[in-house]
Order: sequence, then C-alpha cells, then structure tokens
Amino acid sequence: MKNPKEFNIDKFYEKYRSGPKIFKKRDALEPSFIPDELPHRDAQIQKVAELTACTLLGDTPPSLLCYGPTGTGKTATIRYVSQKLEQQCTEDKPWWIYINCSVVSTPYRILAHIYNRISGSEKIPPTGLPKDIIFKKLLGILDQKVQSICFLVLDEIDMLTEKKKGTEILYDLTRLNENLDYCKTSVIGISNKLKFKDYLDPRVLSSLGQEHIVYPSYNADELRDILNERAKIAFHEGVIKDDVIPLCAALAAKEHGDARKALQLLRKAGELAARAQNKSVTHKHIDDAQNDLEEDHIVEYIKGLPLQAQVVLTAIFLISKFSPDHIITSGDIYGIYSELTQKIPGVRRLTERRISDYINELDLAGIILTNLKSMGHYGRTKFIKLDIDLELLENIFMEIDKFQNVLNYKPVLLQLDKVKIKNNIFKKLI
DNA sequence: TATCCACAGGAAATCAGGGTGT
DNA sequence: ACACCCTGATTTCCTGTGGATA
Repeated sequence: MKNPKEFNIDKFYEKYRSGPKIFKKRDALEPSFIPDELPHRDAQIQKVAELTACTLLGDTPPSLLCYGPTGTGKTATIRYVSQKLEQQCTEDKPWWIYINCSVVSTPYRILAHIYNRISGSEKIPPTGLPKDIIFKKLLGILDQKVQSICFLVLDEIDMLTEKKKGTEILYDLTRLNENLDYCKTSVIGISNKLKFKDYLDPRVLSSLGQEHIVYPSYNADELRDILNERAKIAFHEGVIKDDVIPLCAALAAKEHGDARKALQLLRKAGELAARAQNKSVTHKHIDDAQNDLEEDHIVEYIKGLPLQAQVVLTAIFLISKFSPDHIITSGDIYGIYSELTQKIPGVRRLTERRISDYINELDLAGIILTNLKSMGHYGRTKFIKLDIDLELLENIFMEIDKFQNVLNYKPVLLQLDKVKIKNNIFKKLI
C-alpha cells in the first residue's frame, strides 16, 4: 500500500460485501472434496467395488494396489467407494484407516497411527516403545474393537520403499491377518510410481500385488468434464467465461493430466477474480493464476528448506549473481558454501558428501539444473545452473534474516586465479 | 593406451534428541 | 537413574567412472 491514507478498511469491507460474488462453494475445488460423480473413472470404481463387495457378506477382500500419476483420482475413487460401501452396510461397518506415507513415514509411526485411530483415546506415544510391543498392542485392539473388516489405505506407499525399513512394515501389515482372530485387515496401497512393484520384497508382493488397478492420466477432454462438474458446484452461475475451462483443461493436460493441478488452477483464478472484484473469471485470470502458482510453489519450497540447504542455494545464487558466465561445479559450490558457513552465525560446516545430497534435492525440486559431465583430466563433476529467476530468489532470501549480510558477499573463491583458469578451460571444452 | 582427476553416490555407522518402562 | 527404543540428519568409508592428457 503506497499511500495508506487512501485505504479505508471499513469501506473496503463494505464494497467487498456488496461486490460481485464468485464462489458459491469453494471447497468443491479442494483436493479433499469427494463429488457425487467421478467422471471417467467408472472402470476403476467398478473394480474397487467388485473387490471390496465381499465385505458385505463378511468375507475378507484381497489386498489391492492402485497405480497412476498424481491427480488421476486414485485416492478419490477409494474414498468414493468407501462411502458407498458404508451406506450399504447394515451392521459391522468396515473401518477405513487412511495413512499418508509421506507424512506418517516410519514403521513405528504407521503402527502407532493405526492404533490411535482405532482406540480414539488411548494414545500410543509418538516414540519410545519398541516396535514389537506396538505390534502386539495393535493386534489386541484390532481383535477387541474392530469386529469386522479393517481397510488400511496406504497413500503414497512408494515413499516407504525408499528406505529398506519401509518394506519391513509392509510385510508386517500384510501378515496381520495371520495373527488375528476376529478382525480381518485388507491393505490398499496407492502409488504414484508405476515401477513401484520392482522395489518390493517378493514376500510382500505375493500378498499385496494380488490385485492392481491402473489409473491413466486424464486427457484434456476428460479434464474438461471434471472441471465443468466441479465448477457447477463451486462457482455462481455465469461467473466462468466459456473459454476458461477448456483453457484450464488444456494447460493441465500438458502437465501430465493432473486433475488436482487443474482444480488448483481454477481455484486460484477464481480467487484472483474475487480479489480484484471482477464479475467473472476470464482467460486472463487463468494466465495470472498459473504464474502465481508456480511462484508460490517455489517460494514456499525454498522457505521450507532446511537452513543448510538454503546456504547451499545461497552459494549457487552468489555465483550466478557475481559471475553469471561462470560454469558452476559441485566443487565450486562446496567451496563457497564453506566460506558462507564462516559468515553466517550458527551454521556448522557439513561434509562434501552431505552437500552433494542437498544439490541433488535442489535438482529434484526443479530449483537448479544439473548435468553430470566428465572433463577428462579435469575430473568428473556436475555442472549446475540455476533454473529459477535470479531476482525472485534474491527477494526470497531478503526475507530471511540470517542471509541479509551475505547477499552482497563476493566469494573469495571466484577471484582465485586457479579457479578462473580452470573455468576458462571448461568453457572451451564444452 | 594407461593414467588420473574430481567428484558421484551406495552402505553402514554414529550422534543427538525425542521418548519409554522399571 | 538406567538401559533401551525410534528417528532423522550426518559422517565415515568406500568403490566407481568418462574421457582428456601424457
């Protein structure tokens, strides 16, 4: 606000209230919203329904794996079927326990999470007890309180296989039934990675991989149907201009057909329109929304990074800022990172090995680009380039107190003749 | 053609910090 | 107080490697 005196907050609210209304029910665009219809997922719904129907007769359904990229309706179909199934059950309703393995990521916590969900009150402490004790406690409570089927829905199950301990817990979960008398469990795994199965222990695969359902990405037409459906619920009539939804669908289809992203885009566009007090959501709002979302994502990610990773990124930033044509290698980054640890209070200097992992993480997140190259006698290293806007990055760092005094620090390493000469050789070699 | 640079990145060990029951 | 548990971050130790140069 350049001139605060011009802003009258009471008038603003008044105007806001009497202004155009965009949203009727914004929640309908949230990922957690389960609509009455799930377009283009009939085949998957049918299969889940068929496999779980035996619950109605008191039988134990087989374990099940759902594969598909993000935003293809995996979790939604499971929740959808679970609601319908619940309506059909007259007595002994099945339990559904959802676990997001990227949040609840360790064996201990998964067992504790299930236990706490069922018990409702008696909590298992977040740490401290041996795992096998928890396992026995869990068996006890399952038999005691859950006299029917208990579905364990493991969302993002692929996160577990990244650590070897993860597969252990999957094995434990799949053989829960062997130790249960009254209750029966059924594991439903949801994975984003198609090759997730390859990492599984054969013992786990034999029980977990009995049935699987594949979720293909949505194409632009399908996304349009989904968006239309939701837009009807979420927005007031006539708010959405005709070309908006096809555009939104086309953009999301280009990005791997992710419905979650498409909905997010539509919601953001709606928010922008509402904030600007426009009567409708137009083409332009979608464009703006897309830029905003990308930037929001980057800002949020960088601010949420551990301090050490931020320092690594600062090193890359400083090189890009002061020597834009310098070809950055892992070694350069570590050198400047080391300088920075001296300048920023409270930052311990970590080993090269660890920094190498942080560089990989930044690469994975799309903040930087890396390229492994071999330069013969000059060794084999990664060439690194910043992949986001330099100014944006500077603005983000300016909001972090600890970095204030290093944003204009010119790294010593960049001025060393040794480094300069070598970099010139690199430039010729490329 | 052997050599050797400057790392990459896997595996296991270690540490600190949160906890437990006895 | 003590022995022990689980987790996440990091260190230690290690083997592997592509290709310009001697």
